[in-house]
Amino acid sequence: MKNSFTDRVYEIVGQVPKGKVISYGQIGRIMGNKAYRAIGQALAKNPYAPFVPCHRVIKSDGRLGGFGGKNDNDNKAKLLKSESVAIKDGKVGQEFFWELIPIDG
DNA sequence: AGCGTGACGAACT
DNA sequence: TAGTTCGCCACGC
Repeated sequence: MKNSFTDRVYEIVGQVPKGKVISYGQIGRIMGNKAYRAIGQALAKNPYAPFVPCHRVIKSDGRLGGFGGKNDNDNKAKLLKSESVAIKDGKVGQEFFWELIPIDG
């Protein structure tokens, strides 16, 4: 626990319910800033890999992003499907996007 | 302390 | 509509 910006990201992502996804923009919005890039950085480092379902974090376009799009393996995409997240044309429907994160605790 | 990078986003052409 | 460019913030060197 460092209470840093990155940790906040892990906190938020960890709050994402199963079967739903969230975009970097959403997270940034929740934190009150637009550090979309920093969020990606935080997850990229992701020291809490198993504690942070990074696969639930996708781009605003609805696409997975670089954590699965770069890899030929669509395991990540299938993983999302396994969580009831239907991916159409390689993109997640806006309906699966999480609304907001009540980090209130 | 400064420069460059990156799992992004929005705007422009 | 599709492709490209700039801007954004935090982290690493």
